[in-house]
Parts: sequence; C-alpha cells; structure tokens
Amino acid sequence: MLLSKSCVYGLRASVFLALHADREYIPISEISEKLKISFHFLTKILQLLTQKGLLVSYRGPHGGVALTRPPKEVIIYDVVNAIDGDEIFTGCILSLPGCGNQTPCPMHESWTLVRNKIRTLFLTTSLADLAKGVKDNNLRLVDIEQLISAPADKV
Amino acid sequence: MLLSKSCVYGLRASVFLALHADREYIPISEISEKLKISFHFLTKILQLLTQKGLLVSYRGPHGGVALTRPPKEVIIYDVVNAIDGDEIFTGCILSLPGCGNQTPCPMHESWTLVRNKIRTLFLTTSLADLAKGVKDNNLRLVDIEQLISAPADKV
DNA sequence: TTAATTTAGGACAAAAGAGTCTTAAATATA
DNA sequence: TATATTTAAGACTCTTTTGTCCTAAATTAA
Repeated sequence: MLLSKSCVYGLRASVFLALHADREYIPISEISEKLKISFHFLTKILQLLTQKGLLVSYRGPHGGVALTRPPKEVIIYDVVNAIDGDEIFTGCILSLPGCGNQTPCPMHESWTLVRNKIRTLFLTTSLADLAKGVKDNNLRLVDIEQLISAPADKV
Repeated sequence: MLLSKSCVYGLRASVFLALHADREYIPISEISEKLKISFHFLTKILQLLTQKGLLVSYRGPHGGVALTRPPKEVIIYDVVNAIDGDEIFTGCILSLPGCGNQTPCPMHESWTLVRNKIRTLFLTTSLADLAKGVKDNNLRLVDIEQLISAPADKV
C-alpha cells in the first residue's frame, strides 16, 4: 500500500472532522462508529495527530477531538507526513540510501518527476476539498459493503 | 514504502541479470554478494519470479537464474506486479474497497490521474533502460555506504 | 559412482504493523 | 463530592513482512 492503514484511517477521520468543523469537539467514539474504524486503534492514531498539532483534544463530557485549523488550511500532505513521514514524497523508488542528484539510482530522474506529481497532489489538496466532494457529490468515506448494509449512515 | 523490500530486491536483481544477459545462468550467490542482499531471502524472491515465468533457473554446477526474455522486452511493471501485485497501479489511495467511477472516494479522480503517471512510468521502463543507465552513467544498484567501502565492486 | 554445486521448498525466528484492552487523568454535571 | 464521560498512555496480542536455516532434488564433473 502506498499509505499505511494508520495513515488512511487518519486521513478519513480528518475529512470526517472537516465535515463537522461547525461543531465543537467530536468524540472519537462517534468517528469510529461512523467510519467503521476500531475505536482503540483510531484513538492511538488521533493521539498522534494531536501530538503533532494537527488536532486539539478535550477530555471529559462533550470532549473529543477537533481540527486545529480550518479545513481549508489543512493540506493532506501534513496529515500523511505526520503519520507515515515524508518517504513517499522524497524517497528513492529502489530504496537506495543516498540516492540523489550526486549519486543517483537508475530510476532517479524519471521517478523524481512522477514523485513530484504525487507530492503536488498532496500539497494542493486540503481537507476542505475532500469534504466538499463528500458533501456535494455524495462521495464516500467508508467501505461500500458497509454503505449497502446501512445506507442511512452514509458519511 | 511504495514498493515492498522483496519487490525492490527483485527489481535490483533483475537489473543485475539484465547487465549480464550475455552470460548463461548467474548463481544467486553471485547476485546476493554483488548487491549485498541476503542470499536466502533473495533466493525466495527469485524463486517467485521463476514461478511467474520472468526468470528461468537451472540447478547444479554452472546453474543459476537468467531472464526468460531479452532485457529490452521486460518491463518493470511485470516485475513489480509479480511480487507486489497491481494494487499500486490500480488501487484507491484511501484503500476503500469498491472505489471506482460508480462509487468514488473523494480523491478518486485526482488520484487516478497521478496513479496513471506511475503506471505509465513502470509500463514504459524496461530492464534494458535501467541497465543502460547503470552502464553508461555509472548509476548504482547498491547502498552508497557499500560503494564507499568497496568501490571496485561497483555494479 | 561419488562428490560438489546449485535451486526448490519449507520450517522457523525476528521485526514491524495492526489491532485490543486496561488503567489513569481530566472534565462536566448531578 | 460523586459519578459519568472522554482522551492519554502503555502493555499486550495477532498478523504480515522480513530474514535465517536446513534438507531435498537436480545437475555436473571427477
């Protein structure tokens, strides 16, 4: 997988928070139920995003997590970078340490071009962009199977 | 990592075989020594490539492995597909099963564009292309650290 | 025929990723 | 104050990936 499962869950949850940016704090239990992600696992991931400053959290009744900044200002590059690091945006496709312009691997030049397309996409896509897709065109954040079994809960 | 370690090792070994396509069979021990890849691990990976038909193998003295087809005719898409499958060339970036034109995720459209750049790169790059880079421009297949410690063995 | 070389195949171990669970701390409210 | 709610933190388990090792089978050559 290009992105780890943790990263995918973190991204989906971030978009969910963007969809509910008007509300105060959202309990992780609600996110995990709506997105069908294990509560405890998601908790760990969102704790990481909180530590990295992307989310703020609040304990106790009416507590939960929320985006630190408005969804328009959060690029998905930051979410991915916080969870998976920047290897996919900067790394050598043959995983050769020290691959660069000085000592390139045989795919260095062509891969750099493609890699920059990936990087640009993540740098220019905000949580608001993805949330808009979900709202305007009914795009989905959960497994199609789960949509079929409970269409009313579509997120 | 975009590609698994197995896949990276399989690719590096395939380029090595392309570099020595004039010879008969190359023992896996030689590849593992030159590329500094664990012999036993590499053996398993190359067995897989043999099973998939990309390599032919021969047991006994003067045995080893060799490319089934000339390096010019082997695209690296096939090597990656044999080891890691086609998920990176076809999969949803949010790993949502059933993501497609009918039921897209919010990144479906933009990711498909970028993913096709990746796909095209791997479809249009042959082992001969990579081997040429290694030969003509002295590009490398091994870790820079190992090059420094043994520059004469550069591959 | 015997010995050496080499891949095939599978058991096994270590490390990393994914997922579960329990307890502690903070907070709100009755 | 007492209780319920919620995140924080860390131990723990399960699975997958990565890596090691051993034995069998095929082949060559002495």
